[in-house]
Amino acid sequence: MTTIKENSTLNANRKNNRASCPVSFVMSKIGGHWKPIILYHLLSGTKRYNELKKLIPAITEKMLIQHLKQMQQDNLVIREAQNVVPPFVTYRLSNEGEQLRPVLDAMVVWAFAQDFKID
Amino acid sequence: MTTIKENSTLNANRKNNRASCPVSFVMSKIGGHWKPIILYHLLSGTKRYNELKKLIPAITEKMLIQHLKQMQQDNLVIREAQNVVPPFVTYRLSNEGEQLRPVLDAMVVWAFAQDFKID
DNA sequence: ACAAGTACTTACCCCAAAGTATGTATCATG
DNA sequence: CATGATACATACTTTGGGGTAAGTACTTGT
Repeated sequence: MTTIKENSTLNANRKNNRASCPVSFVMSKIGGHWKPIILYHLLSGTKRYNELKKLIPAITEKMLIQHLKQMQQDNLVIREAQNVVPPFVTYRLSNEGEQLRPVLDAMVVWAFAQDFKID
Repeated sequence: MTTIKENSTLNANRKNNRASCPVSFVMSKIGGHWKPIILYHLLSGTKRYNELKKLIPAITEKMLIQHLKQMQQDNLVIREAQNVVPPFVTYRLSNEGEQLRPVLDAMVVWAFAQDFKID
C-alpha cells in the first residue's frame, strides 16, 4: 500500500471534489486503470482470483489484489474463501456493487453509441 | 501539455483497456480529477469560461482549459467564441456529451444511495 | 498611466498511482 | 525432493497527471 502525504494540494482537491461532487465521488470508487475492467468482468458473475487473472492478462497480481481489497473496503465486492488447500477464493459484487450495474450499463451503451468496437 | 513516453507498459495497458473494455473506454473520456466536475456543471447548461472558474474555485486555469480542450477534441463539449473585446467564450455539451447524461445521472443516483452527502 | 477583467499559454516541479521483481505458505503429484 | 498450483505480500522504481507561478494580448474604467 502506498503511503500518502496528508498535506498535499492533490489530496485536498480530491477530498473536496469527492465531498462536493457526486460524480467525483463515484469516480473515486470505480475510477483508475483497473477497477473498470475488474468490475466489468464481475458483472457477468462470481469469479475466482485466478479466473480474473486470466481474463485480464495484462494486470499484475499486485494491482489485482490491491484493487480487489480496495473495493472490498468500499463494500463493492465480496470475497469468499473456502479454507482448503489449494486455496479457493471467489469474488463477486455486493449489493452496493450490483447497484452500480445501471451506471456501468449506461457506460457500455454510450461506448457502443460512439466509435467503440471490440478489436 | 505533458510529453508521454510512447513505449511504456503504462500506456500500452491503457490503450489495451480502452480497446477491449467499454467501461475503460468511457473512463478515458470522463475520468480524472476534474472532468467529472466540469461535466457536472455543464449538465446544468452553457457556461462561460470564467463562470466555470468560479463554480470550481480549486481548479487552476491550466487544468480548466486543458480538460476543456481535451473534451472538445473528444467531441464532448462545444466551444463558442464571440470575437469581441473583452472575449466572450462559452462552453456547452455537444450531442455526444448530452448522451452522457444517463451515465452521469446514474452516478448521481448511486452516490446519494450510498453515504454521500453534500457538505 | 495603471489596475482590472477577459481567456488563455508555457516552463518547471512534485508525488501517488502504476509497474518490476521477488518472496511466502500449504499441499499434491511425479 | 522438487516442481506446480493456489492466493497473496512487499520492497523498490518509474511516469504521467496534476500543481505552481508567471507571462500574453487587448480593452475599459479611474
